[in-house]
Amino acid sequence: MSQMTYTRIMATDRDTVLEAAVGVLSRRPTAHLDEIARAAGISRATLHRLFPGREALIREVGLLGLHRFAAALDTAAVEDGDAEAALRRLVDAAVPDAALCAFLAGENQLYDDDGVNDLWEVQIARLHALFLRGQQQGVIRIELSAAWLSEAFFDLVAGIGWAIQDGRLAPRDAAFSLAELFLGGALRRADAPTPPPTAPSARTPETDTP
Amino acid sequence: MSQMTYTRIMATDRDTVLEAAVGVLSRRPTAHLDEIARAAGISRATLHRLFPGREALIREVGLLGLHRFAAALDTAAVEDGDAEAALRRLVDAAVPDAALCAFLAGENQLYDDDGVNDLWEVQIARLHALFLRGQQQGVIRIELSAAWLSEAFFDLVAGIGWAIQDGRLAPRDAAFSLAELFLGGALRRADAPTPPPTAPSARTPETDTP
DNA sequence: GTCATCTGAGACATGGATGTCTCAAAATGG
DNA sequence: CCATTTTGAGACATCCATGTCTCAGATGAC
Repeated sequence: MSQMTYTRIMATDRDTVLEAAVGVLSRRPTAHLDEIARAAGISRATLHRLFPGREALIREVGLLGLHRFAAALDTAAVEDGDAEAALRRLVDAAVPDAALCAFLAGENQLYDDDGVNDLWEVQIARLHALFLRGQQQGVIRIELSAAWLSEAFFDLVAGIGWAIQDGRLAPRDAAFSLAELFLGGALRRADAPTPPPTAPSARTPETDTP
Repeated sequence: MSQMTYTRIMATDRDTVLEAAVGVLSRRPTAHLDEIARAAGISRATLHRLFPGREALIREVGLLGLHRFAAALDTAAVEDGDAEAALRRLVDAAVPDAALCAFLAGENQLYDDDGVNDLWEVQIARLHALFLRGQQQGVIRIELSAAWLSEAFFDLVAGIGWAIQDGRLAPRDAAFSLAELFLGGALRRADAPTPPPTAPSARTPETDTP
């Protein structure tokens, strides 16, 4: 009966600890467990009671990050409506969890776990689909591959996370800075006419402005 | 007498090993020395003869990366002439060493070494100055801080490095993808008139398009 | 061919982080 | 107030990467 109560308490404890762990691990992926425990305000013994080992802890941090990013994609409803508007919603939804994304970016090939990797693939596929749709809608530039746009978007979100953590970027400016920079590069220019739909050469010499 | 010969031979060996080490470390910063040695085609014993320990190896990889990036800044002559042209030259010069930058991006706060950190600060300052100059020339958007642009540029170069290493991006497309995406977001739009030079608010509501 | 040098493979010691345990103190719940 | 549970501190044991050493074979100079 009280089982559920304990479970709930432990769940919140685990999340609190994971949040603290992210703060340390996103910067120093090799931080000792002592450090993580201290950052979480608990002892190393309790940390071991919550997570059976370092590997499990890292795994759960990764899962938390992926779930948060998935939730951001859900919140932004990235599969609905205009791609540009969806992207702007996604920026706002993802920036608060930028630190998690920073951790994922640094660690994402470090997982042997299928659960983590599969979840990762799903989210990246959703991003990819968003950019593809935007290209089909004529909103996103087609000279840049959707794969590269997905990757670059995630890299910039991670960069936002790092910059905020190190105090190089004000959290207030984060969403604006990300949206303006990335969308400026990814959106089709309004003044540029529709390029020939056939043979979209990867080398459009659009840069020459004599 | 033959001292110089040996020194020269060892120098090239060291660079070869460092190149191989980058390939491993940029992806898995915690890779064992065995792995690095195997990737370099030498034994762990020889690796220890070339570098007195892991710390020294990591340090030298970092220094190599910073020297390469500094050389790219030199090659691009980033302090000369039009900022946009300088940026385009920098993209071409930096992309071949993107893997090194990827390593630096993941590891750059991990150094206690003053020599490494100072060199890092210098290069970032040069990038920062380039963006500042571009903003004064009216070429680079002023709504985005030069600090953020510097950071984002480096993050994207690192992203290029990771993507190439994992085969997600063709090396041929790297410079184009980076230049188009980043410059698209960083350059002042040709059609946008000069914003009021006084009180450059960081919240230009340019995004609203009713 | 002979010599000096470099290299690779392995054994071995070491250090430090991790994992496990116990027990007293604190917190919680009735 | 008492019983139960959780927590923290510390003492270990263990594991593994690192660092060091030796020695036989390979490489290269002369």
